[in-house]
Amino acid sequence: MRKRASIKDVAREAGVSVTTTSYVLNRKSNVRISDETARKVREAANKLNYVPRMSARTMINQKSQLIGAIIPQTGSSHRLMFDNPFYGEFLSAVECEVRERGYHLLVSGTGPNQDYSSIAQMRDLDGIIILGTYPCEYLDELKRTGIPVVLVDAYIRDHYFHTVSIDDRHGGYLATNYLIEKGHRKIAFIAEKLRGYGIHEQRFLGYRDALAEAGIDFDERSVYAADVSYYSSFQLAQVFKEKSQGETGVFVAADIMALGFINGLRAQGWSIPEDLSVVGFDDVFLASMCLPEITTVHQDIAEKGRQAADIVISAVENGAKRDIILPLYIVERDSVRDITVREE
Amino acid sequence: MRKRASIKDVAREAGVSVTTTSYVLNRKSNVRISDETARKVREAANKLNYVPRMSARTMINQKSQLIGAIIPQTGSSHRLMFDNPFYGEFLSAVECEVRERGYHLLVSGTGPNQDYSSIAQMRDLDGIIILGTYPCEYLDELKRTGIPVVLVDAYIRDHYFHTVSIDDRHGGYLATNYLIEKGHRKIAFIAEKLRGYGIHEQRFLGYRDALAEAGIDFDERSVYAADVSYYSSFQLAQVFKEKSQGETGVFVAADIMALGFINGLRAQGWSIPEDLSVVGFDDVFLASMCLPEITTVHQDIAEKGRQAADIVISAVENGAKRDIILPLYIVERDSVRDITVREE
DNA sequence: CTCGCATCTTGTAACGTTTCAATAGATTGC
DNA sequence: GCAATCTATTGAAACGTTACAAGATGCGAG
Repeated sequence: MRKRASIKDVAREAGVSVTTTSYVLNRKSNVRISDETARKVREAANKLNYVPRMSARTMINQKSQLIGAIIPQTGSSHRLMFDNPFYGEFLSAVECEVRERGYHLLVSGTGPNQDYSSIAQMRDLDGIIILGTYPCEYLDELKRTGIPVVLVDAYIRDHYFHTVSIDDRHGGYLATNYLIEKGHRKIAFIAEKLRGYGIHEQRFLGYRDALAEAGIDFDERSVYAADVSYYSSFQLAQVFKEKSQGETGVFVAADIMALGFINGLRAQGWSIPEDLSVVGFDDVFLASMCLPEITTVHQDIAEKGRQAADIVISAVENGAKRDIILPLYIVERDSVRDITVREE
Repeated sequence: MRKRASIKDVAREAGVSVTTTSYVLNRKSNVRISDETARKVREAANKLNYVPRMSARTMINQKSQLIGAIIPQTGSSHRLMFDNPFYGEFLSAVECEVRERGYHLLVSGTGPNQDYSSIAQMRDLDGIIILGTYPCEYLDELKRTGIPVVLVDAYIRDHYFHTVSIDDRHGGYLATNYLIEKGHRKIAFIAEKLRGYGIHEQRFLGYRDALAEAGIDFDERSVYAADVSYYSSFQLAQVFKEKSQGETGVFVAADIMALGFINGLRAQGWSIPEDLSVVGFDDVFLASMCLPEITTVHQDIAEKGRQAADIVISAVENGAKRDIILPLYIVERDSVRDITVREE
């Protein structure tokens, strides 16, 4: 366990100054160093296993080569929401992109009074990716720091924040309209409790758009809420069975919920799609691994992650402002029954 | 976008020295500061939104309050293996524990020539959690740095590294023996390509133990390999169908593979468990969300993550060496058919 | 022989924090 | 009334790096 070499040690070993050592190791193009010296320095660095300390660098140029990712967490346990595979798929893409661009990724949930703005400052984060919707106070605080921020899936209008989103409202429309095209007229909606903002709210608006367009009256009693989790949706199935208004189809605003709901329904003795048609949202890998495979609104989750990372790093490096909206489309699988055939 | 306040600014604002400011803000117990001064300092810090810079701290006390987590990645794309839900569940627990203990988490895959030892040095990681088995050169390098390392699921004997594991061999025995108890005599084994080490190798040994104990001859042709991924195992189903030696049961060394395999089989027209009984391993949340629900060897993935985080942080703070082996048990679900009844 | 100009190299300050040892001032003991 | 002790505060050094401005050295031209 030898003491870790500093640039001073390398300089001494190579017999040159610290400055020269730094120049060689950083390949500064505006300074000329003789090949001989450069060789000596590199050999010394190699021999001593020299690895520069980021913390020292950070102090000087205020850059940490660190990107932060803030992920929502489930209510009670303060764990990241990895029970929703969406987050894993997203984060995986972010990490990969970030690493390929020469940065590292710091991942954090948002504890009770953990404000990510101070994480950003404390760690001198170069940029930060925030998934989901959060209290505005911290966002304002973040804005004041001047760090590039990418908001993913947040419906926040502000010229400062970069955004990566999808058209959730249109997605909601797509899902609902698909059911309508398959002959369904009584269609339920299941999502997280509506709070007047956020992606589920938007998907709900899309649901209503489709209903309105088809001349179907909206029935408040067909709207159900559960947590964005498998088990909560599983349990909702029982409630649904009791209170059901005779719906033949349901649009569930997240695949993980759709799956829980479907399995909950099956536990109640129902068959899908025979007894109820279900359309999900996200096209999480789960959606095509279960039975029946879930018909859902596809979004490219990995691309979302890649874009978020690309935008934040581009912003760090050249300050370009970007807002991206990724495409959405229905992928037809087996959880919807076509009931138009019955009428012929 | 005001300039960020440093401790100097706080000191000036409070009208005291930098040293005093530092003492107040760090609540040093061995130095006495008058209440009045302390109040002034805190007010100033508050007013200026002062957040200490970790990088400066790190330079002094060589502690970064940062824990690293190294996750394997799928072969070609250099993405983290989040298509296997195991990693998400694990990481979520790690992140939570780490955060609650006042640290942050840096997550990284292992790029082609990305050695995690230099990440550790560059970032002054206080500790590092490594999931899976890796080339030893980097581990040796890491050992030389003196940083606490927790190896999770790695079969490496070394007094330096802390470990968190399960008894994979016993797990393999449990799975196979369960099939034997249900009357199966011809039992296949599916895992990642065996490399002579690693968890799948151990699970394979357990498989052979159970076979041997029951007096069943081992048949090399009943061993199949696929990547640890859904799709690879899905595809394997076709090969299996062609080359099958009349097995009535199969032990698949990972749930994600088991699920892919089951669905692949179904795509080939087979029914599970009627045509083949399947036992998985891990008890990933997926295992109970699919159809049939998979009978599998349960391990507490979140506990694994929590323990890994706890051990590494304890090692940082008081240097205790620990090796933990978590328990394993079979959870019976619907992917195994009891064929003993037929004989009665 | 000296000036000017490349080419290569270096000393030093700075980044923001903690910590050691030292100081000043007040209080006590004799 | 002076030393000893305690309390509250501080100056300066150190951590490892980069970047600025300045210093050598060599060479060709006048």
